[in-house]
Amino acid sequence: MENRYFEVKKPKNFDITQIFDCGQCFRFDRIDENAYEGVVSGKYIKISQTEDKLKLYNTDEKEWDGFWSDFFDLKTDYSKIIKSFSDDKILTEAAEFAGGIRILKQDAWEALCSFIISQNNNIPRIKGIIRRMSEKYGKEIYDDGNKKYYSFPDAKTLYLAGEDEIFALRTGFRAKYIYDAAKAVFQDPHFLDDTAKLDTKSAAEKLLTVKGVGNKVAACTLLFGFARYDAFPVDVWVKRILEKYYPHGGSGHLCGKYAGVAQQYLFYYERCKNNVYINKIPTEKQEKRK
DNA sequence: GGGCAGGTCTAAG
DNA sequence: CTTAGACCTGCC
Repeated sequence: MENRYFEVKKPKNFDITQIFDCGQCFRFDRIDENAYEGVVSGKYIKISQTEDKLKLYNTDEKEWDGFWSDFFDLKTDYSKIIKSFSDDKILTEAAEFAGGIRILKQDAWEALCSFIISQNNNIPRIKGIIRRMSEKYGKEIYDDGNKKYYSFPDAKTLYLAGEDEIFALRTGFRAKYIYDAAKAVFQDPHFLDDTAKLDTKSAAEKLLTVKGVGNKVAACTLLFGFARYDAFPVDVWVKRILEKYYPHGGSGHLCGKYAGVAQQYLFYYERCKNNVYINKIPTEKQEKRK
């Protein structure tokens, strides 16, 4: 049954490696050169990419159309966005390199929690924490025969588990932040819905009321959890990029309607230039250790 | 082995 | 309003 799949035509501006290697999502793992698997919103999928097709495992047409195509943001025309960047040379260069990236529409709560965990942290450890958290407090949603996959725990479960238990997942000083976020979302069932109704700036201010959420985490949550393309996360890399390529101030695109998309192109472009990759193939990793 | 990791809080000017 | 330090942990 694991080998059952169906195919769709590969969308334009779609590169599975770029999508999952640009740091927007912590729950997908590279299992082969052109294949990834992961869990989102309680659903497991395996996806492999060829020249012109996507092979989709453990899902069906209905779920692909109803859920995954939205998750992969297939309704957005990224070539149009890239065209709008054409007056910015650096950005155009970055988009040429990273134009296969799509902003994943992730679950808002999971995004909030994940980016709190991401602060002052490295990717392998972030992924480890989220995995342990899901294994302990999420629901088993898929078993491929030798591995089980778990959904991300909801806010209520983490709140009831308590700060000490969250700390026990080796979250470090972030435990109290995660607990505070869980508390905010659990105690106010409309916390995230209300956030979604606000304009991006007000939404950010609302998220900032959660302990452990600063500008960067708020922007990431909005960009990846609320599909706010105008949210512009500024981290150490983006700071470096701004200093290096925009010493006299950023172009209008960096605070425009698609600032977040621009940010992802620049971020991925610059990190690749510096040889920083996220999802290594397991065998590659082992070879490196020699 | 020790610096560093897609930050944020707190305390102090 | 701006800016140092501190902060858990474990990867590279």
